[in-house]
Amino acid sequence: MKDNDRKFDILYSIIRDYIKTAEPVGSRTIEKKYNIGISSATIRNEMADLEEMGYLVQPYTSAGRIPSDKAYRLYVDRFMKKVDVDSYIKEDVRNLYRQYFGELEEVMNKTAQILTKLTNLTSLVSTPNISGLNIKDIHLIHIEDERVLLVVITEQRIVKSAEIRLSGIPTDEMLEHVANFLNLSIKDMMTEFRASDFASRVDALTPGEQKIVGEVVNTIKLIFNSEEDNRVISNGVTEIFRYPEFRNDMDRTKRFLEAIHRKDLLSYLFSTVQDDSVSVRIGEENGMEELSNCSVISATYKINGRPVGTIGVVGPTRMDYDYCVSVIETLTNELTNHLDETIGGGK
Amino acid sequence: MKDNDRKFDILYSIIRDYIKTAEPVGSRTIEKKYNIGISSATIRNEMADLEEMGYLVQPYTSAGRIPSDKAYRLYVDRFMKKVDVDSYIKEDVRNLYRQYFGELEEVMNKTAQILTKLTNLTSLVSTPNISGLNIKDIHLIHIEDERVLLVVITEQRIVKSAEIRLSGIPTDEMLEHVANFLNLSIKDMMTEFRASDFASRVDALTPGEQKIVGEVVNTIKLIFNSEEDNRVISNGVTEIFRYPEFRNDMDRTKRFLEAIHRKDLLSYLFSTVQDDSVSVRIGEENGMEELSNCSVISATYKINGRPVGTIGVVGPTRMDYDYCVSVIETLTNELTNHLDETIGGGK
DNA sequence: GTTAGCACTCACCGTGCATGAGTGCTAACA
DNA sequence: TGTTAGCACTCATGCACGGTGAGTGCTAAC
Repeated sequence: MKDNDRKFDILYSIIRDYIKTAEPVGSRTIEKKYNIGISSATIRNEMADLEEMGYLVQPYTSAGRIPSDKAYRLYVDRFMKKVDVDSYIKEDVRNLYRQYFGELEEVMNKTAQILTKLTNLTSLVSTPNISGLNIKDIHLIHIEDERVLLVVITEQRIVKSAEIRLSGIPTDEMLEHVANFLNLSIKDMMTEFRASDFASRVDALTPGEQKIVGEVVNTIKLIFNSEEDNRVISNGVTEIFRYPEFRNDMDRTKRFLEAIHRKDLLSYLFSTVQDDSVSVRIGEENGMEELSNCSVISATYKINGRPVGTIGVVGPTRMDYDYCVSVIETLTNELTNHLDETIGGGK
Repeated sequence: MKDNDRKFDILYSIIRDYIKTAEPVGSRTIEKKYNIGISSATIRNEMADLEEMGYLVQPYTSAGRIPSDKAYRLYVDRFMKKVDVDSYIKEDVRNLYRQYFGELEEVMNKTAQILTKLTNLTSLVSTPNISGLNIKDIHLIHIEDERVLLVVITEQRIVKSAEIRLSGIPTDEMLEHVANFLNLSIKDMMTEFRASDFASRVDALTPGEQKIVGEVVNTIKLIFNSEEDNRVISNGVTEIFRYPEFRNDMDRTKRFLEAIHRKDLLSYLFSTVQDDSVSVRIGEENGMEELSNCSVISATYKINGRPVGTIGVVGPTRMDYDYCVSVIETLTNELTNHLDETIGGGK
């Protein structure tokens, strides 16, 4: 209905203005800055309606209005426009990635830095989760005495290593036997499993070697399930000082910074992201009262089409959703492409 | 001289009181809370002297006095007492370490956590610098195509790995030749070098293998010199909100947090720590105006008697120097012992 | 040399008042 | 019937003012 169109035009203007200024928006501001073509008195009436509908909030009786979480939700669902994140930025990103093939840690750090640079928000990047990936290759390297380095390569060519402390000192020969056994057994699982083959290989191992197999398998389980391996890197946490609603409110800033430094909260935050498309969680939608004044925009990146991690930004609910969503979208794609080009493509 | 003794008794009381309360200290407070045995009027006179000598500062005409950096310096140099960091804490620390043998990253993180827990300050821990260590062993693992994982073990049994992208695709045989060559050459360097042996080994390599040698050596150089490998881990950055002089001053808090998140500043901060004993840098002494309201207490930890890294705390100049110095001292020793027990002892 | 006493300073806090941005309501207009 | 001008009203903000109290420096007496 035409009626509501005008209402939402006004709401749209208020949201845009508030995102820009962080100041409550009054009816005269709308009349002058956005030419809706009606007087401030009429706008006032509409604003009263919008407040009743739950889209606007008045901090105190004679102040302008502030958009509610519900208003931002409407904005994101209905009014958001795709922004063309300039192609030169894409070029820039590719150049940055180019030098960091393979070294996942570096790639993730760089991604977080770029995110912050582009959005002026705190960025979060989770390292790739490898728990669902298949193992291609196992290596055991003797460090000294009972210390052994385990190197695991997945079919996606992601390399993980961990130190194992065995209960006894192995010979190089024992380690070789164990590694061979494990590699063959893996191939076994991947193709057709023949119990007889497996049993004969196990029997060929000495009791000492069998014990080592157990210890190695335990460590592999640990590597593939530890949350250490799906941890969240943050960047630009002090960007929050840019925003007056935080800069003038020590308590709010304190709560934000304390939350952002709690790795468990960040993991939780990302654990609930959907697999597909960009997720926008506004205010209380993120389910964490520590970040109730904040919105989170995030998306998952993939390796070989399989979602393995999440990147995102956190900032005041008053953030530029159009731009940030586009940035996240673009960067997720770039990251996915980059990973597929460098470590993906395992047959 | 007896005269000065009384002056410094007063100064000592003022410092202790200010460390505890963060409020300017007046003459009557000293008279009542610390029984020096003289009246407030006399104390006032002494305080005026101490101000003239540069030990005290008056924020405004009719306020109490605050110790200057110079006062803290005197305090640390002359009045500081060793605190017995309770033995149960030591036991606690050892228990925590016990489960993290070998995994350097974890040990360093844990150390930072303990430091913060004990001191309620932001803690900094630099990862061990391996640039001066000798290589014991080199392994090359083929990941796929031209990607190779290089694993280096030092004589101290520190394990480092890095991915190399070669300019061509090597065979497993080539990698074996190269690894053998490098391992033999290392042993060569360590004992007596015979040019003829070396030359004959080089000649036994194909041109392709020699090229790989070059690429591997470059990467080794990178590993052993990159500052990535001497980076600084921080913990408890939001502890700063405990302290009223920060909690009531957004600007100061902002500057502190921005500095603490700049890895380059932290590296710089630690690059100037002396090798021996605990270093205390008060206020401007740390040479960074970003942290001019802060003091830094730090000490180096060692592996096999060789200093390889630094641990420390940063906080308001008004910190409990006695306690913090003792904590740092104890923890440095514990860390050094732990490292020697687990990864040290390489013959 | 020490101390009591006193005048003085100044941050801090509460109060009162003017200002102005913004509202809601009413009545007139198209 | 929707729109608008006008007006009374609200309330945060900023500022001036005065009282309070913690603390000082100085002086004079002990």
